[in-house]
Amino acid sequence: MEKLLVKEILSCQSPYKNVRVEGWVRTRRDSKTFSFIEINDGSCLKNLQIIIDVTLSDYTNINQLTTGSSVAVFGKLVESVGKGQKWELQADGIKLIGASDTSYPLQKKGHSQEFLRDIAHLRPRSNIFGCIFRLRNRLSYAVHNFFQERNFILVHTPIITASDCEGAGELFRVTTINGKLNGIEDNGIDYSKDFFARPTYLTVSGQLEAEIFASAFTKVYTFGPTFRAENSNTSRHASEFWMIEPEMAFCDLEGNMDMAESLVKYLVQDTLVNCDEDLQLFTRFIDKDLLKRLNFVLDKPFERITYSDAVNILKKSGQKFKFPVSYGSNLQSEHERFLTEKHFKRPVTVFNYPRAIKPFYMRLNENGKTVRAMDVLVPGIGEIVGGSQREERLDVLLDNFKTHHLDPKEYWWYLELRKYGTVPHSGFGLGFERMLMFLTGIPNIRDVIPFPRTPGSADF
RNA sequence: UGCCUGGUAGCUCAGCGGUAGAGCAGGUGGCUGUUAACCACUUUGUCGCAGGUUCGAAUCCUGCCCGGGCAGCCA
Repeated sequence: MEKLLVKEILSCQSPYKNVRVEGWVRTRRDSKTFSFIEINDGSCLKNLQIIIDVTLSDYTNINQLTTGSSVAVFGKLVESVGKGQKWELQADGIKLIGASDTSYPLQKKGHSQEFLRDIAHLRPRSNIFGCIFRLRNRLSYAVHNFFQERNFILVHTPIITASDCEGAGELFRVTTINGKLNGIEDNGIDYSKDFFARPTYLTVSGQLEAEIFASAFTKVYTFGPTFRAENSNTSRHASEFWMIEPEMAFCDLEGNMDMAESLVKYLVQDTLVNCDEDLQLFTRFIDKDLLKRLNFVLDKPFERITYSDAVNILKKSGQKFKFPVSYGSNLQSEHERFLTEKHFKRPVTVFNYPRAIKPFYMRLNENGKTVRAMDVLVPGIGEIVGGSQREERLDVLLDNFKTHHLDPKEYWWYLELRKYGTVPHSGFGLGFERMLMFLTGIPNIRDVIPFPRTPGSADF
């Protein structure tokens, strides 16, 4: 007797005599002389229909085989007499493994995403979350494929870090000091006595460490969790999220933008090819235009404009914005939306931002006013990629430390990369969950991450 | 963190000053190679919490808690 997943069974080419399958009951329909049971084991969206005849000795417990209970079935795989499915399993035996009473929250009807979010321990068993997390799995795989095919080296950058990257301040502190942190003041705390003998934090980016490895392996990437302690309450921010950060030596901003564009396109293409079943469900229940949009993204090159061109387009648009457009300030969400959703109607890469609104490590342009930063904006989500060419000139970098009030001693190793064999290099961060939102049409980041962490919420 | 909005049955929601409703789920019976099955009957509530106004509050007011949207921060 061969034990198979539902996915394997449904892709069988011919009838099968002795097959065993395990899963959770999705629905049962009783007839006079037999019952239909549909089971799902998460291997695919579709359920396997099981036929249980009244004459079967196991039929006596049929009432216990309720929605949500786990079962093991063995029998014959035969072509279905009924419409709607090719195969069905004619049970020779069915065993209840774990019962599920009537309080099981997942019904056969649709549930709101908000309700399912509250039962994150059960929502993977729903159709929609099954699709989301299977797609998430495939997307991780595709990310690695993309980079491995291009000879990038995967580097595991640290989760615990002593550098706060750009002095942003919104970091989670890592400490073993107890009790004294309740007050706002931490001036009295002697961090030399703490576990790492200095203040430490959860990483907000693996970029600086990735730069180290790019300075040895030429092309590297990271793919790991990232933590931001900002009190952000939006549908596209989480306190813990996953980020993909390639870093490339001997690469300028052009090459960086090319890489970001081809990565995004590769991931769209891979999803279209490998997650068709899931995408159909999202198109049906979440976003009617999803498939159309994904195909559209593949067909056309991303629009590429400088920050100052973007500002001019916005100014000339005649569009009324809540926040005025002015050169020198950050583009607001509404501005980004206008560019990508209304003006260009496709992903837009904006590059060469004013120096003052970008961090210390971005490479200064010859004009002395702008830096080689770039953001990829996509319809519906906004910023999905943020990156730059890095400042490789030691003197310019030191100058940046001054204007950003950073202590060069804290970054001595970062500066030494510029001292010993410095090289033009570039990289970017792609928000994994934001990519998932784009690919699924799911509007809330909390629904594309298995157990979301957001301000005030860290259940499960 | 600010602004907006919501919290009524297990789920989705109606009721918006006169004392609790519908659909679905659950239960019972029937019917059927069914498939978000169908038909009939049927159980279920501190109306988020606390206070106030009122003869009377799910309904109006205040505070708090929780959800959602938007903005900022960004990926």
